[in-house]
Amino acid sequence: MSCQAFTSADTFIPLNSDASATLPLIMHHSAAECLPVSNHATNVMSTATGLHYSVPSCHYGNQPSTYGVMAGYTQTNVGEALAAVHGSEFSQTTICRFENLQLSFKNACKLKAILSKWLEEAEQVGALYNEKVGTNERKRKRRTTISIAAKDALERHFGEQNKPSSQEIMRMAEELNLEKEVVRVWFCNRRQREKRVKTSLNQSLFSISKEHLECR
Amino acid sequence: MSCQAFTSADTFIPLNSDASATLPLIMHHSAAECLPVSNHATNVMSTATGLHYSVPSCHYGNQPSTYGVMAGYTQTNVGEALAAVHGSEFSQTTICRFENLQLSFKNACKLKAILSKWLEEAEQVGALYNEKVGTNERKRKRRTTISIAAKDALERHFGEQNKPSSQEIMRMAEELNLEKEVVRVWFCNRRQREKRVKTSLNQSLFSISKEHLECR
DNA sequence: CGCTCATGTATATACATGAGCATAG
DNA sequence: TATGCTCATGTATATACATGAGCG
Repeated sequence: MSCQAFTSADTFIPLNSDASATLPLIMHHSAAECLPVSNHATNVMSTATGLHYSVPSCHYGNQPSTYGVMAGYTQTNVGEALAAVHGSEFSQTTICRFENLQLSFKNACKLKAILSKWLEEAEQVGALYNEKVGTNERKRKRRTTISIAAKDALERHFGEQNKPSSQEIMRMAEELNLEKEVVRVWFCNRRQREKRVKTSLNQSLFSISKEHLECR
Repeated sequence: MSCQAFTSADTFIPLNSDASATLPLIMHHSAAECLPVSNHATNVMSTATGLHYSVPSCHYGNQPSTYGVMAGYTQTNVGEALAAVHGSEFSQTTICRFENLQLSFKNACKLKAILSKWLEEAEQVGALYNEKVGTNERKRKRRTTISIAAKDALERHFGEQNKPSSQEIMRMAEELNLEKEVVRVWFCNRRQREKRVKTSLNQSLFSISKEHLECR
């Protein structure tokens, strides 16, 4: 698990060949589930036993990234939390780039190190995080990432039938390995978009002049 | 300047046929320039004389919107400012949708009314805004929107020459009616992206498991 | 229970900035 | 010294998934 793993890339120079040069992408763990819940959950993370990173094959590329995220944290959360081990925060954008490997190798290694450190100090960080976000936060469903392939399939189905029955939804959900609810909502959103386009204002418009404000 | 202007759209029902049903998209005014500057600029907006709305022809559609915005305010700014006349804020996303007409007709009318009201009460709002944002804000360049056509052209040029000389940049800038600096930066960003892709990690990756965190 | 509609949060993309370095002048 | 590059990373905007109120 060193930089060797990257041999097929041809132009970068591995800088440090220790473990921290490996570039994990997805963190599957369930810190998420327990994090934003209660006060006495403060140090759940110290009873740690289940974090690992993994990377889907063929991760990087032009496809919009479809991959998981630090489960249960939003990219924004992570960026903010990193201040604890780094001194200042990172933007959502930076975390997004990290997850999708849209960074130079060197840069990714640097961020990876910071992230690892953060995860190692999970107890405190977890605590801090809880303090901030904790307590009475209602739980929002994790945002599902629908793969391109699944989207294509949904789109095809939509073409034939834009208002599928509950059964049909169920079938698709199974077929595509998605939650039924996710499929249902996808169709709702899709219809909403459709309507916008048809209803629309799609024509060339006009202009009105109204009042005048002058700033000097 | 009433809903009649929308006649070619076929499915919606104009709700109110007064002026507020017109759907302005771009606000050209220079409140922006003076807004975030100094304390004594507090009521510049009351010397108002130059606000108007205008809409580029063929605005709506699938093309990523390329059109101006409330000049000088960010969409986020506007959304927040709207609280003053509406009671609560709107998200950046909502303002974005409004500008790009990605809303139902009815919804757009509603928002338009709120926006108009806000603009009419510009004095106070301006003051409030200044109070919050004002004073020592460094001025950031307004984000340029590069049209699809211009992007295509740039992309073509990039194919032939990814590091154009100052002269070449100048020429393109004129040709495309963009600031030279914008073109220069476009090339910098484009090269940066190129590099990321070539350097990359583009390969299939691996996974490591690391520590374990258990949350229950 | 599921729809529509307004609108939100989370994520992704596009343009911008600044530090640090190189090189022509 | 002025100009422009690269690199890390930011802010602004756009897109995708989610929510909740109101209705049948």
